[in-house]
Amino acid sequence: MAATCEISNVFSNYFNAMYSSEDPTLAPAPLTTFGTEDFVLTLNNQHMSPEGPVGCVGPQTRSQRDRTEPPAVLHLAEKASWTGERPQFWSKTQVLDWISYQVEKNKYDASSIDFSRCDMDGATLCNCALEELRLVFGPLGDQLHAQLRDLTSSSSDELSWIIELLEKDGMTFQEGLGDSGPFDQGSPFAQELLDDGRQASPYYGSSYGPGAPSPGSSDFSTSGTDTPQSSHSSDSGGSDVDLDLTDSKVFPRDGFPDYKKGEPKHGKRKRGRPRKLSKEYWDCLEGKKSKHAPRGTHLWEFIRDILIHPELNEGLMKWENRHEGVFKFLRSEAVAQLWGQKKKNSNMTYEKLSRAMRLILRHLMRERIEIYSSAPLTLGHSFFPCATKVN
DNA sequence: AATGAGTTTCCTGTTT
DNA sequence: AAAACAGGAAACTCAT
Repeated sequence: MAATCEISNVFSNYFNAMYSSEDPTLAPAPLTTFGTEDFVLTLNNQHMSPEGPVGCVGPQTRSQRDRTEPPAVLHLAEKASWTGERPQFWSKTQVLDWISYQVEKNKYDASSIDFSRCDMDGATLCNCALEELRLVFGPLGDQLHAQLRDLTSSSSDELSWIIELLEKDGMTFQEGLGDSGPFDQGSPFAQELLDDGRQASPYYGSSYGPGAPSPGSSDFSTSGTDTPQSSHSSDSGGSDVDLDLTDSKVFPRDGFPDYKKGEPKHGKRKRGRPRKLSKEYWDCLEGKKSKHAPRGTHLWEFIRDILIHPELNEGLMKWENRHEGVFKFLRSEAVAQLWGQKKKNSNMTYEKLSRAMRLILRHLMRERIEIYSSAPLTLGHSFFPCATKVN
């Protein structure tokens, strides 16, 4: 599926542009572990087998983890690979990085880009006429052409341009309340940031910290065991930030009778396999509606956005080894709660989230291996967005 | 209406 | 023994 590869490239290069200034290196054997706190997910593909994770995937033990070097903290301010050189001297990888950056920056639909035609170095790119760029990139071609012209014409402006770029990024980020900035529509943060101008989650900004939820924010704890609230949001009027604490964390998972198997409530059954024990009963009492997340919010996007905005999610996840594609759940249940919040599913747990991630990874490994083998491997290529089908 | 994608949920077996 | 983890299977929503 070519589009898949393209999207993968986009994320790969966006990740690289955002975080890395070095050439990507091939990674060692893949390792996935979706477990409890401190467990590590490694999504590398060099040795991925079509059979899935069996034999090449396994948990990283605490002792193994303890031996790892403390990961460097990565920030948005780190320069993209292409920022240090003139476009004429860009490598193919740098060209891809730059294109991916522009795609992201302009919120352009990458699925419409034929990335197979992007296999060119900087010199070739600079020789592309506007029409050619339009042909390959559509409306984005104009933007690329203008940017290229600026980059190539001002020899002395390079540094200032980089600074400007970084400032822009920073500004966009800070102005995220008005313009989603680095967050795309599918970002787990977009709506929260837009929502009434308040911190949507205690995990963001300065207000959150381990065990330190904001006094003014919707107050759910990492463990979800304290401060029960009656914010039983409905899909019709509630915001994403509403977190239903009548979930299994507050009320024991098996503490309530479930609706009878196959017995629909209000015509439609809830998403997913019916719960064996009925929380639905309580949902009925509380006037809850069915929960479903709007299309366009995928788990991989959610995870990606957490990872690429470390300044926002500090304490939730972090890169363990970016080049090897290893990231770490620092507060797994909190991530799950946030995901559940996004999907309006107060029953989300890390167990379920990790199951979904395993499925994504498996799907990825089964169907994308041929893509990986023909593409330069970087973290992003092994990052799991590729499981998404694009028209 | 049928189908596929992407989950969500439950469950069981394995590993730590 | 218990917790953590992996993965099968069924069921769901949404988009096409």
